[in-house]
Amino acid sequence: MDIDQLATSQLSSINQRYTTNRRQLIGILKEATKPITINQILESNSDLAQSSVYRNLAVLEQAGLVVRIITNDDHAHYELAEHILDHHHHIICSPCGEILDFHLSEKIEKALERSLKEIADEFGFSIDKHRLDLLGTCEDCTE
Amino acid sequence: MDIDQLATSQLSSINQRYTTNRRQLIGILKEATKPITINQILESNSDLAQSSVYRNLAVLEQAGLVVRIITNDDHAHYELAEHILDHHHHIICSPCGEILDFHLSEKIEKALERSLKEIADEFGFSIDKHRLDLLGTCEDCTE
DNA sequence: CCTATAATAAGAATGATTCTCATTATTGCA
DNA sequence: TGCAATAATGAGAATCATTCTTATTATAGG
Repeated sequence: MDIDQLATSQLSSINQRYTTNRRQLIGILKEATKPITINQILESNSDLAQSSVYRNLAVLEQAGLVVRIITNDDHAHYELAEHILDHHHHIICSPCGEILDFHLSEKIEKALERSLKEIADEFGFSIDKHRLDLLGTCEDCTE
Repeated sequence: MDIDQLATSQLSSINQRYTTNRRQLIGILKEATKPITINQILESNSDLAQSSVYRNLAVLEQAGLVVRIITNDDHAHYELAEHILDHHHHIICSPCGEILDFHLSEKIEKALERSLKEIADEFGFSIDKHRLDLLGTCEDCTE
């Protein structure tokens, strides 16, 4: 399914429109091959007002189109939701804050999911999702 | 090894002292059976000055005695480092922000670590640690 | 082509965290 | 033990990402 159709449909299900601003945000996130910050979004398109970017990313997140990623870095990062990209995890460089996506082998991923399901049951939690981060230092920051 | 000895030694390795304030923080974190916020720390001991708590938790974190946990919640949570507790992960209730610890079976944990090691190598990252969070809703928040 | 409603954007407000600096405590040495 | 020299403390100010407010602009549907 086309991403714009998806966006229109998921937004309308929470009574929101797929406006030009929102379309631009989706476009920028699609271009980026990794999670990016609000500042990076503003730098890449000077038409967008900061307050609108914050508001619209929040709307897109509510619509389930975008995911906000929080790390120890000061700035939140955003990327497209997993049903648009695919299920993956993040490798984070602590010194520079950069975030990249990685995939676990299907075998490990499945085994992990089974374990997590059991654990959630033990705790009486209903699970929304899991996230796995690898924290370290990238090559550029090592030198 | 006794936790106070550990604290003294790890603090001194970064030229910091194990003061009364810091000892109290370690004590509070030891009492808590789960990660807690700065506000919870302040409520549990009104002697402590907010600015000192922030500063000292940062020092304890630098010394590797304490870990700061960031989620989508507004408030950071703190707990003792893994070499004091043990390696574990977090199950987070998105509505109320509560965080609890859980353990993966040794088998899955080892398999996961092997995978992550390979992935880090592919990306040219030197890995510090990994973290795995389970996000959902606790029983209390479901009703 | 109106009218009601939603979205936008500029800037103000919020609030967790960090910083400043004067005061207090501690350490190592004479 | 007493005295610097240095470190830690705490009160409040400053910072800064994010959220809120509100007047203006755009859009959808009759």
